Amino acid sequence: MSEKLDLRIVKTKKNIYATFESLMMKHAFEEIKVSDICNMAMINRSTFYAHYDDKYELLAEYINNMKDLLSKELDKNSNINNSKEYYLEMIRLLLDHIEGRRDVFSQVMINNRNSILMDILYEVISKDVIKQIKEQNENKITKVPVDIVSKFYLGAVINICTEWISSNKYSKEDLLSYFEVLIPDNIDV
Amino acid sequence: MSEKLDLRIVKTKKNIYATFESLMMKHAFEEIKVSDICNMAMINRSTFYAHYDDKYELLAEYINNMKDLLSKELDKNSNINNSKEYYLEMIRLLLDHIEGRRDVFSQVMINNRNSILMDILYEVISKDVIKQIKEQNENKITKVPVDIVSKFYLGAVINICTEWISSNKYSKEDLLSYFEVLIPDNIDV
DNA sequence: ATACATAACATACAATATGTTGTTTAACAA
DNA sequence: TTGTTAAACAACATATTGTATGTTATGTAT
Repeated sequence: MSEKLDLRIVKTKKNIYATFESLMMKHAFEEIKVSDICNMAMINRSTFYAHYDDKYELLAEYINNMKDLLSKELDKNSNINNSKEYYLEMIRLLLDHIEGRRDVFSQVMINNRNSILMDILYEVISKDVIKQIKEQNENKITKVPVDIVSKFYLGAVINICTEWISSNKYSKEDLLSYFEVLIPDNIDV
Repeated sequence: MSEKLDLRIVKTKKNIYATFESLMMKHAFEEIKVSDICNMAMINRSTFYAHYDDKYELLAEYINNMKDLLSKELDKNSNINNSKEYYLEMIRLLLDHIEGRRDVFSQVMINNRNSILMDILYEVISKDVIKQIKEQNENKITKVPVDIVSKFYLGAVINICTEWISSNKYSKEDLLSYFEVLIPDNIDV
């Protein structure tokens, strides 16, 4: 039972959010002013403040939505036993997701010097990766701590992805074949 | 022959820069106001604008200085023929550099969500790495493009370093032994 | 040591942005 | 239809920026 019965609230919140989304495609977050949002959404500035404390609250909502979207996408990864296959499938899902919203990713990335989207990708993926590595290495004596291994390959993959988003130099299949070579058969050192 | 003969200019510029540096240890760059710098440096705000167009010019100077410092440090890397040895030595120099200014690195990183220092590390190292990989792979047919390989390992190493800076969980020698395992004998795929 | 040039100071200004508050109008739910 | 309240309107105090002007003081060069 949602408490938001009043259609006026739903309508203007949607309006504010959609306007913010489209502004994020054109400007860096810090450049976006509350008054810009209000002018574009054609609402009074006081109306904005009735719904959000400030623009940072709006950004948090935006980031959470993007995380949820990607999260759902990655959940499609059937739990393959083989470690390498699992990672390659996850990367494929990640690339699919990015490709499906390429305009959003490239624009937001260009405007905000990578950081916002990097964080999103990193945070969403790391949960699954750490879980998988831990499962693979149960009861094994590892030379390198699990968190180091995961951060190593996470950094590697995310860095390639961000490059891919902005440059579009290689095809998705190319990239996957490179990962096939770069990722070792057993991530359990 | 520097044209800055007037000691007053040298003095106040140094004052402004030093104040900025110490503020960067306590606050995110975007939070730092020109008036904060001036109050702390005990100069008039108009004096600031006589030397800098805005705070972004000051940040650029700061970043360039950090890049130069690290750049000089990495130049000590004697040109070892073996690829892996070369990278491990570079990583050792990088970790030395970070360890020697741990307070700066950790504070600036915490305040600015990694991005500024990440960029510095990344940019300075990438030149050397790409050069080395290209040298190693002259006249070879590579399965994976050089820029992909370099971005893969660069992302990996930088990600571990940023984690190390903020957490301080492992010793420098530990980290080097992990890299010894994680970096393959030949980065020439 | 003095005169000149100018850096630094003091101050004011316009412009922009934020967040708050009080009043009125209009849309919604019952 | 009526009571409720969201949204518009408008004004306010505050903060910050960048510029401009005249004055003071401090280095530089003679």
